[in-house]
Amino acid sequence: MKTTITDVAKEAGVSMKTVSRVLNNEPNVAQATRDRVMEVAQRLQYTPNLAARGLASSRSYLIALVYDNPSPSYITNIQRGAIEACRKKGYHVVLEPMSLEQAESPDSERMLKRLGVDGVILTPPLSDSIPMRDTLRRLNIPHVLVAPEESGPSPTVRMDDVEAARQMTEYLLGQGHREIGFIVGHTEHAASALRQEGFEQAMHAHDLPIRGEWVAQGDFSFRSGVEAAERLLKDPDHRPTAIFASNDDMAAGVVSVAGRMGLSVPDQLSVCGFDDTPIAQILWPKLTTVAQPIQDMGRKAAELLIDRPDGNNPLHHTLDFELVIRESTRLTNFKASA
Amino acid sequence: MKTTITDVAKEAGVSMKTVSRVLNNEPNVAQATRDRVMEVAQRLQYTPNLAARGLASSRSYLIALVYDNPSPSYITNIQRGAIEACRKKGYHVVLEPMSLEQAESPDSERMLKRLGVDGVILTPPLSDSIPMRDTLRRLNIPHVLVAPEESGPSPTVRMDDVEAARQMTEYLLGQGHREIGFIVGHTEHAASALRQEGFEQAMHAHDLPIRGEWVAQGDFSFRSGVEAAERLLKDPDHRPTAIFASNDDMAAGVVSVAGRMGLSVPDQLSVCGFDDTPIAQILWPKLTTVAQPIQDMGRKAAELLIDRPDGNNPLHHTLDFELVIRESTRLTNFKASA
DNA sequence: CCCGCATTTGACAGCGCTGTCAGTCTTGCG
DNA sequence: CGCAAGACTGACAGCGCTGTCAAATGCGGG
Repeated sequence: MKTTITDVAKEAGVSMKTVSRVLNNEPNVAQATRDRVMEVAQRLQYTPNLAARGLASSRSYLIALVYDNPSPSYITNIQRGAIEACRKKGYHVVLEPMSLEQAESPDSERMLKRLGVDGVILTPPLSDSIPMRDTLRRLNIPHVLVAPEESGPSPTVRMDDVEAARQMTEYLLGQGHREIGFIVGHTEHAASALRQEGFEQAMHAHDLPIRGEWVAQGDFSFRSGVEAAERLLKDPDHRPTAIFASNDDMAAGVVSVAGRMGLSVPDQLSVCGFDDTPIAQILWPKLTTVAQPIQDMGRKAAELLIDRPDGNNPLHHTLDFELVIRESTRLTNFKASA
Repeated sequence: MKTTITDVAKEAGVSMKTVSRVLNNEPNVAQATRDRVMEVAQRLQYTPNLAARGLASSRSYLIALVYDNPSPSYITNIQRGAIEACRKKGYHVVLEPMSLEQAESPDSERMLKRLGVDGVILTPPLSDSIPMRDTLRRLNIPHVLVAPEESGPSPTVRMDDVEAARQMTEYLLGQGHREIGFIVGHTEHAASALRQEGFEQAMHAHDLPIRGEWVAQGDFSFRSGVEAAERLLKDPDHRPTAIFASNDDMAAGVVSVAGRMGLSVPDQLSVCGFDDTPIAQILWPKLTTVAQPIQDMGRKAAELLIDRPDGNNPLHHTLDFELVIRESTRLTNFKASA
C-alpha cells in the first residue's frame, strides 16, 4: 500500500497543498506546521511519486546524460559527478548514449522530447556537434556542454586543454628534451587540436621547430598509439627523446611499442599522456600525465542544470587540471652529449 | 507548443483512447484506423509524455541500474547492453549507484520507491546482498540479478564462473604447468569463491595439491595484484610457473611485478586473468583471459524485466563465456627439466 | 477596538494519459 | 433472415501531485 500525499495531509491535519509546500521547501509555512508535516511524512515513510509530480509541475526531475564516448573511465567519471550532484537535489540521471550520426538525425529529437528531461549534459564529441546543440535549443531544453571550448550561448564546463598541453610540454623541455614527438588525438574531438596547440605554443616559446615527421595522427585509441609510435620511432638514428601522446591510451601504445623495440622507458624514451585514466597507474612504468577533473566537471554540469543560475553568474566554468609526474618521464640522456 | 494525444485524436478523427491503443500496440483496432493514426502521429511529431503515461498506467518506463562496482569497463558494458534492450521497447535507464552499506540501509528503500521504476538490475556485489534483495521483494519491484549464482527466487543472469576458471586452469595444465599460483578476488564478490572453486576442481582432477603459499588473497584491484604477486614470487628458488589471477587488473599487477623482477612473461612466467577488460589487450604481452559476455548480460537482464516472462520460462539464464588465449601464457619451460 | 497588511492555509482544477466499461458495428451460422 | 459472439470504438473518471487564487488568521498602529 502506497502512502500518498493525502494520507500525510489527513494524518497531519492540514491540506494536501500544505504538505506539498513543506515537501518542496516553499516559503510561507509556519514552522510548527512544517515540523509536524515533516514528522508525519517521516513516520508514514512517505515518498512523493515522481510521475505525478512531473505531470503536475512539468518538471521531470530527470537529467539526461547524452554521450558518444568510447572511454569507459571517462563516462563513468562524468556519471559519478553528475549523480552526486543530482542526489543532493532529488534528481536522477538517465543514460542516453547516442552516436554522432544519431545525434544529428531527427531521431535524437524524439528521444529527448519523449523523456521530457529537465536538462541535458552533453559530453565530447557530442558537445562539439552544432546540429545537436541546435536541436536542444529548438526544443528549449536546458543543457550544459562538457566541452573544451566556450563556443556559443550554451553554458560550458571545461578544462584548459591548451594550457595543460603547454605546461606538459614545458615540463618535458625543462627535463632537457628538445626532440619531442607528438601524437594528435581524434580529429572529431575539439580537444585534440587544442592539445596540439598547447604543444606548439611551448615549442615556439623555446624557438624549437615543429617537425612534421614527429607529429603523428592518432584517434585516441591504444591501437592508433601503437601505429603512431611505430612511425615516430622507426628510424633508429633519428628518434625523439620524448613522446607526448594526446591521451593515456595512445601513450600506453607508445610504451608498448618501446618495449617491443627494446627501448627503455624512461631511460631512452620519455612518454607522457593526458587524462590520467586508470591505465596510467597500471602501466609500467607509471605514466606521467595530466589529471582532468572529470568527475568535478560532471558534478558542475549537473549543478548548473539544477540550480539554473540567473544571467549574472558566469556561463562558462573552467576547472583546474593537474600535471601528474610519474615514472615514464625523466631528464634526457642526450643532453650531455649535445 | 507540445502536441498532445488530443491533437492527434482530433486530427485523425478518432477518440483519444483509440490513439492510445494504436500507440501502445493494443489489439482490436482496425488496420485502417491504425494506419491513419500512425500517419497523423508521425506528421504532428507526436511524442507521448512519459510522466502522464506513468501516472495513468502506473508504469514508469524506467529501469534502474543499481550498482556498486568500481570497474568502469564492467558497468559501462552492462549499461550498454541494458540500454540497447531498453531502447527497443521505449524504456530508459536510470543510474543508481549505491554502496553496499547504503544498499543495506533504509535509504535505498526510499530511493527506489521514489522513482517508481518498473524494474531494477542489480550487479555484483549488490546482487549478493540479501538485505537489498529483500527490500526489492518487499517493495514488490521486479528485479533481475546479474550474479554468479542462482540463489533464491529472483531471476538471475549469470556466467558459469566455476566452469570458466576450471577450463582456464585446464588450459594451463595442458600447457605443462604444474606449479600454478592463484590470486583470489574480493571476498565480497561471490564470483571470487567460484573462480577459486573452478581452479581447485581442475587441480584436483589432475591430483595436484593446492599449496597454501601459492594461493594469495586479492581484492580485484591492480594494487592487490601487485602485492599478491610479490608474495607469490618472492622466493627465487621456488616459484610457480604460471599465475592465474581472478581478474585482469590483478593479472596486470602480476605482469608488472614480473617485469620489475626481470621475469619474462610468458617465457619464465605464464599469467592469465579473467574478464577480458580493455587492459587485457593493452598490456604487453597481451593477456590470456576469460571473456565474459557482460554486455549480453546487461541486455538479457533488461529484456527479462521488460517482457516479464510468465512462469513457464526459465528464471535463470546462463550465458556463454569464452577463453581468450593471447600472449601471456605458453608452454612451460620447466616441463623438460622435470 | 477596529482596520490594513502580511502571513499562512485550503479548495479546486487539471497536467496528459490509460483503465474501465458500455456502446456500436460486423460477422458467422443456425 | 435473425441473433449471438465477436471486433471495434468512445465517454469518462481519475492516477498523485502542484498552480492558482481566494479565504482565514495574526498582528501592530491609529
